[in-house]
Amino acid sequence: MTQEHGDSWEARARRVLAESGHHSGQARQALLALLDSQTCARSALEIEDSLRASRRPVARASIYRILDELERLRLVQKVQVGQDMARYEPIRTGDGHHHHLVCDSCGTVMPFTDEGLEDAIRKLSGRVPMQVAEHEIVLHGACRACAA
Amino acid sequence: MTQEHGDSWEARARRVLAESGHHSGQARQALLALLDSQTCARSALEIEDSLRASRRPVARASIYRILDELERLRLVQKVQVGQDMARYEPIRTGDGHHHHLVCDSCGTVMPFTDEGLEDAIRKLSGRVPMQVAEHEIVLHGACRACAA
DNA sequence: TTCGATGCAAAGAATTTGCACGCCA
DNA sequence: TGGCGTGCAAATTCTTTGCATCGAA
Repeated sequence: MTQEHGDSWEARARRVLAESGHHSGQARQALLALLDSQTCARSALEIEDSLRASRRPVARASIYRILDELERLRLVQKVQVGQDMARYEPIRTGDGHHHHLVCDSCGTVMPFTDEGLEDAIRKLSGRVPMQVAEHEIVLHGACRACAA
Repeated sequence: MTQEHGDSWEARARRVLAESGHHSGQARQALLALLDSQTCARSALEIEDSLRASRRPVARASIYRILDELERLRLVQKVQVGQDMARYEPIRTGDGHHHHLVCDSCGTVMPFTDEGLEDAIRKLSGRVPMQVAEHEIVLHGACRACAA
């Protein structure tokens, strides 16, 4: 998921972490690489499985701790899509901003983008009693396979 | 939270439940009354506290079971606002459709409405690969008190 | 009188915390 | 070498389930 212009998300994440005075551990490197390769939100447990299977096993507690720190540094966004567990995805600078469709029948999560929606959010952000930093939109329903 | 026209949400809920072949227990009556008096999403644990304090104590398991059944009947919507636990709110027929602002600093949850947003969602619902039933929008940021 | 509704307690699942050791700067 | 980074296991917190009893139709 390297971007056309500028650094990859992973490179930027490493830089931000270093500038924040963090050392560079192997668990976090593996996690950064995995996150950058994802196209949509993953749960901590899914991430644990992926890391155990393909790259380097990382302890569950470390995964939660690293994700938490990345969230604080605004490198990942925690999204509450689906009914149960939290999911995480990289915050990419250029493209890549999207929202989520959730099938309430089979649990599938799909990304989608919509400029009209972003416009509407920009416009209303000024008139709500809050300084808006992030937004999260989830459409629930039945995916094509389940609706058929 | 009685509506101008037609039944209150509570009355409608009782009717739907009866028509679904449910008996009418005291725990559920108390829960329906409490839900109808709320203006925004509450967590199961908050609901438990409110019921214990003011009306009739209801067992936590019953609260989860009742909320689950109400959700299946489309009488309440489960929303994943905030960082941790699920919240529930009545689905009202007329007005009352709103979304949520969440202060990431103090955890406050506030409702807001925006017609532009609803328009955008109606428009895009036709072109995504899903039959959209519900939508959920959460704006994160700093509330006025915390931003100051 | 029958079957759903409810309470209580135990079980489950996701996430967090405590602590000792390992590794990077 | 000092302190962050990590793993392991225990602890927390939210939610679900099992089972016996109560109550509404």
